[in-house]
Parts: sequence; C-alpha cells; structure tokens
Amino acid sequence: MKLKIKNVTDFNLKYTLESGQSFRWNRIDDAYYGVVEGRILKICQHSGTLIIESSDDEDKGIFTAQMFHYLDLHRDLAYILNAVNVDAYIDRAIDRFRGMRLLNQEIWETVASFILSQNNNMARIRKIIRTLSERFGYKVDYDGYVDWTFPTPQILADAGPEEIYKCGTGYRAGYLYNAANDVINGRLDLNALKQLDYNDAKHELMKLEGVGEKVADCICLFSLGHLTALPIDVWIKRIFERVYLRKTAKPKEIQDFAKQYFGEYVGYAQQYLFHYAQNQPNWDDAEHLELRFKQK
DNA sequence: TTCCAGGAGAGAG
DNA sequence: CTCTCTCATGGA
Repeated sequence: MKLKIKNVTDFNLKYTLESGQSFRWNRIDDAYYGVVEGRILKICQHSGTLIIESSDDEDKGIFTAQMFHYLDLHRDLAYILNAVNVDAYIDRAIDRFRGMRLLNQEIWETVASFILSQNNNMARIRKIIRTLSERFGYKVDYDGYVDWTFPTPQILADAGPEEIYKCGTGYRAGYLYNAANDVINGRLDLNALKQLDYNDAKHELMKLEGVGEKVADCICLFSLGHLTALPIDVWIKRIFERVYLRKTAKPKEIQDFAKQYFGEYVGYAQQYLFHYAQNQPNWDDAEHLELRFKQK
C-alpha cells in the first residue's frame, strides 16, 4: 500500500518524529520506518509531498484518514502557532522548528511507553520499548526493514512482571504489568478514555500505579489530542524557571502561568520550547533570554 | 565515581 | 499540605 499526499503545508517529518514524543521511529537515509497500529509504515517527505507506505494492503480512504489523524494534519498549524507566538523567544523556537506537529499515537502503546519513561532518558526508553517489542510482539517486515509490534496488554499480563523486568525496565516492570492487567479487567477502558475531556482523561489515567501528573499529561498530549495538556518534566521546568518565571517554581505555578500566558494551545508551545532547548546549546544565554521580553 | 534522565510513591512532619 | 528519600539502569 502506497499513499501520496501532496500540497502538505506546515509539516516537517523529521522534527515531528524526532522530538521525543514517539520512541518508535528509525531513520534510514531519507525515510522513516516505524510500527503503527500493528504494521510497518515507511514515510518520506519531499518538500510539500508525503509518501507513506504500509506493509499491509488497506483501504485507501481509511488509510488516508488514519494518516491525517496520526500526523495531526487535519489541524491548522499556522493558526495554532500564531496563537502561541506571543514573544520573541518562542518566535525563535517556532521559526527554528516550524512544521513540527504533535502526533496522535495509539493509546495503549503511549500509556505503556510513558510509564516506562519516568526517571529515564530517551535513548534508554527507546531501547526498552524495542526490547519489549522484540520479545513479546509480532515480527513485521517491509522493504528490508524488520521490526516488531508493541505487545498487547494480554501478552504482557501473561508474561508476568519478571519477564517484563528482563527487558531492562527496572523498577517500572510492576507498573507496566499492573497497567496491562487494568486494561484487561476493565479497570482502565481505553476506548472510553478517548471520549473523555482533558481533565477527566487525565484523572482517569492517574488512577494507574506509576502514572502521575506528568505522564498523564504526556498521554493526553501525544495520544488523545488534548492540546491544553502541559507535561512538566525536568526540561520544561528548567525552561519556565529560567526563561519565563526567573525563579524556582513548583509544577502548579508553571501550569498556571503557562496556561494564561500561551493559552489553550499550550501543549504545542511546550513542544517547541522543549525541542528548541534540547537542540540549541545556548538556549539560556543572557542575550537569548532577553528575547522573552521583546515582541516577536 | 558520581550524576543524570520527558517521575512517582511512600513516609514524615 | 510539603519535603525527602528511594526506586533500576546505563551513558556521560
């Protein structure tokens, strides 16, 4: 199955897939390979044209709709970025990474991935998820690329916490095992979760062991499409303390400030500030910080 | 060797 | 309510 989407505006594949919201994509030459919803996708971008290949045969109309949803292409990104572009600092971040979009990823994989993400780093999170998939998922291949589907809750529940632990999860093995069981016995209804508004979804997620405010916000933002979610990790905390608040601040203070300052699309603002700080070594130099007080 | 990473839970005060 | 300590792992 091969799909060509032309005249794509305000979309950058590299920034979108390499901005820390998904741990599943691998770049080979100018193509990105990953497993989404049980099959391999190969995606290339040539300026305004996206070429998406699937290892499965599927209905073109349905597949197109799924890809628009996954890549967040149905949203007017120019409008959103204009809405959060309220000073010269974030203007620079937006200018640097324009086209980066928030994905709408599969819910179970996102829940599991961000449970594993706590007190952990990107490279190791990717490694753990790959190991889990290789051991418990199904092998899929396409175009010479081999990967594995993310294991279902049932498979992880059957495997048990000890086998999960062997994949390098550390103390988070029990959290993932319990979450898998919660899905199976209906304590967490993933389909119902998609129908809830932001606050209800967040609090439903926080009932899970190992899911606090930050992880719940990541799931809301990277899977459920709640653009008002603001995950506060060590980087976002650091960015707001140094750039905007100019003092140490608790998560609650950062939430309150950011939501009134950036507005309802604060989740998108967060993604640009996060990726900018990670890729711009002098992001908190004195002259750089001054941009925060200037108009864009 | 110590520190850190897209944190959260338990316990003390 | 807030503060502190601990939880595996591996790369810097």
